Amino acid sequence: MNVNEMYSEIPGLITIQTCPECNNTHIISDYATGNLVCATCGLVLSDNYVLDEQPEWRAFSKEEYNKKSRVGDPLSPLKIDYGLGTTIDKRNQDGYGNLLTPRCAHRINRLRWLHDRNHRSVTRNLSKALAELKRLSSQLGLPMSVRNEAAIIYRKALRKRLIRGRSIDGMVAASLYLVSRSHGLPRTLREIASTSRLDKKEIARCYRVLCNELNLKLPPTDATSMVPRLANDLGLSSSVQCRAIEILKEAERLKLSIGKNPMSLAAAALYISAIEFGERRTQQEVAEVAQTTEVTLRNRYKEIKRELRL
DNA sequence: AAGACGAAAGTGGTTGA
DNA sequence: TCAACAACTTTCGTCTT
Repeated sequence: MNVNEMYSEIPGLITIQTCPECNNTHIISDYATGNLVCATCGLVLSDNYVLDEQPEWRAFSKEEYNKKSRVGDPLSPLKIDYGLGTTIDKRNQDGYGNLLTPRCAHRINRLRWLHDRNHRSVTRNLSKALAELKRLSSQLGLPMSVRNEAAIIYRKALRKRLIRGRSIDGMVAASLYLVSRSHGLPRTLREIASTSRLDKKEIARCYRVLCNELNLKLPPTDATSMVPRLANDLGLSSSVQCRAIEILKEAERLKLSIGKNPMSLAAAALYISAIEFGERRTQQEVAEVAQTTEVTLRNRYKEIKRELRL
């Protein structure tokens, strides 16, 4: 048995990399020294490369593993206390199940009350906000990364006391709007408003507050980021999408997009490229999924057609 | 008949004085 | 705060396929 076969029995120790010295493709991670070492010629490729993420203890059965494990779920900004909450048990018992003395029980009651009171206002706000955040984001089909980041933005706003005097729901909606845009998965204010109980104007106001107070500046929404969603709703192929993005880039270059609603631009580009690829959709269909009117779609479509000489 | 087109009037948001 | 403005919407009659 050669050294490669020996180590391949142990998962995590073998890294697929080519040694510049002897062209061996299996490199051994040496946990003892934290180095990355070539199994054939012994060349040390990088010092302190390996971080041992395994626990320092060993377990030989599931029960033993559970007993020794000291960690729980990963931290999540979507949980009120990041999933690291402390509560003082309501039963007045010690660790062995014995009843506390009346004197001790009184002290514990007092501690419990103080602990609870300290957290009450922030907790109450967050529990309402995070529930709304989960509801909105799942209705809007936003991925976990966006939800988590929106929660972080909201917490920042809460810490900066920006929520005071404003509506929780509005701030949640604004955080989602902000993060979905910055992640290139934009939802329009109108879409967010239609799932929220607040109107567009209110959410836009909260959004401006967030941008100003947290010093965030987002570039205007790129029309190309609207293409995949629209194309999906219209059941258009990926080649139509690619062509639409091409058209949009060209329109951008010719400065046709300044001041125009990115959604209608994307809709017009898709309308044109769908016709080019023989996947024609009616203006009404396209306008409907883009939440605009046929007239606007026509105007954008005519401009693009004229300027790009299509 | 459905879809496309375009004119006209109205709406809501932005900008600059 | 207000007027001017561009973008957008609504409505509706007409044309094209």
